[in-house]
Amino acid sequence: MPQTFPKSERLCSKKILGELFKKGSMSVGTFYLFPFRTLYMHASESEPEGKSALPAIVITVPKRTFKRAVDRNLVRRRVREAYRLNKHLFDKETTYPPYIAFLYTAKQIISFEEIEKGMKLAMQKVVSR
RNA sequence: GAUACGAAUCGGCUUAUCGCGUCUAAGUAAUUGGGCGAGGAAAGUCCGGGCAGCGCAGGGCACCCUACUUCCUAACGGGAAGGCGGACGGUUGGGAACGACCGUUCGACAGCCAGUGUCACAGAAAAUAUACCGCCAUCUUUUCAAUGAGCGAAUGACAAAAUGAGUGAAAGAGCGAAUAGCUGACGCAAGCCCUAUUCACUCAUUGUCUCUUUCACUCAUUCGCUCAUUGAAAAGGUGGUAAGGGUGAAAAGGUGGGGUAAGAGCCUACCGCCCGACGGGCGACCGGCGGGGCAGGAUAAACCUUAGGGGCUGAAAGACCAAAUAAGCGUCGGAUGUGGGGCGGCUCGUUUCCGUUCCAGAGCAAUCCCAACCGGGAACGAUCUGGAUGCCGACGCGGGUAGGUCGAACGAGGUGGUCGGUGACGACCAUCCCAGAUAAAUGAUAGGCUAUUUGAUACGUGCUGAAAGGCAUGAAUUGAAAGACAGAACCCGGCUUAUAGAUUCGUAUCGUGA
Repeated sequence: MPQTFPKSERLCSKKILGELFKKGSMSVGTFYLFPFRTLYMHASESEPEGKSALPAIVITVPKRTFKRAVDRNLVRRRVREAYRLNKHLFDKETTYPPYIAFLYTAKQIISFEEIEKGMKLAMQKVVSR
């Protein structure tokens, strides 16, 4: 599996984002695993679940905890690299939701190694559901 | 050389792997190759402009902004050069007041003699200058001191263990004294006396003697009262003053001299100030000359006045393309029926039966009108014809959502050079293309190099020490750490704020060497 991260794997649609973050939605599942709170949403019945496409993800770093844009950029880039390098966990045999959101909830900037460890655990947990 | 301050510049370089955004080339496509990819502040969003939409006859008011001059600029609240003023430092003139020159630095630096307002605390007084204190002159009163005069009073003219050491008069007493006191008094009391003792230099003393008391006189001293003069003090009145009042952010020109009863630009010299014309400068302003004894507290970041400027909203502006779905509009086609529901009629009642959208035209019975014989006219309804609405389907249309394209990356552009200008800056020439995302790229991992900082190792030099060692310094090897402030979002010119470290220049201080 290539370690690319093209635009099709990034969740950009405002509509889906609004649905994903809407509280009380039936199709949205959530769990917390340091340092992420993960949201995932299964595809609706109308459109068939394409097994070939990889999920579209979104990464958020709150402005409340990191006031400066430099810090937010650094954290987001580290999280994205951790996802990109461990994307092989979503292979053909496993099932996974098409839309995933990773919310960075730690209060400090943590190193890439720790972020990668947490990302692996979070992805395994998503697959198991 | 170090430190401080100010100004300016820089704000690491690089390799590999895996990725991201964009441009470009090849390819039907998947994909592959190549180029480029954060900053001096990208930040704050404080000014100004471009650009865009909306609004808009012209003028005024209101509101907001700006405020020494000239220039630069697309524009600015930005910048440059200059003027003036303040602070600090240095040199210098002067007795002082106050200047002159140089350097650094700061200044929202138009106008409080257009008007209105405000001025805490302190202070005599905060704007009308003069109330108060004070100073001076004069008058009145009081007190005190000195001198003189008068009056009055007191005391004294001694002391004396008798007198001799004022006078006179009257009366009385005396002719050494003491060593004994107590009591309201009577009285009591070491019994009394002599001697003795002590005091007294001596002598004289029954006299023109001495003492006491009283009176008069004289003298002296003291006190009191009255008057006069002089001086001082206090209070009050009148007048003259504005020098002084030490407080304050700010006090009605300053300093020296003269002058005066005391003072005062009252006079004078210098400084400052005001006015006038003249000269210089584009101008702010400056210069000397002449005149005036001098008027005007501060505050406009108080209202306000003067001059100049300003339409509003911001790229989430704005322009364009455009699925799906629903409603809308247009055209065409179909059905205008059956069934059901509701309502009305018929009916005792009902599951039976009849009728039931709108418009136009034709048509006419009952009915009404004219006429009163025929006839003509009006008109509801049944009936017929046509149309519309409504229903279904197809196609199309405009608006417009998701989404997409443009705006939007060649520009008041960068670099270098020449020329003009004191400078900001401008002109010309050459050369370069240098981020362009849109839930938003510029990253992750593993190394290397250099600068700097720091640690270790052994070595050299200097100082110290007996030595071990310590301190300073130099170059070498090696280990660690590029770490500050901070992330483009339509673009540009500024301002402000943040910033580890490095470099250059200027000023000041200190040290060292020649």
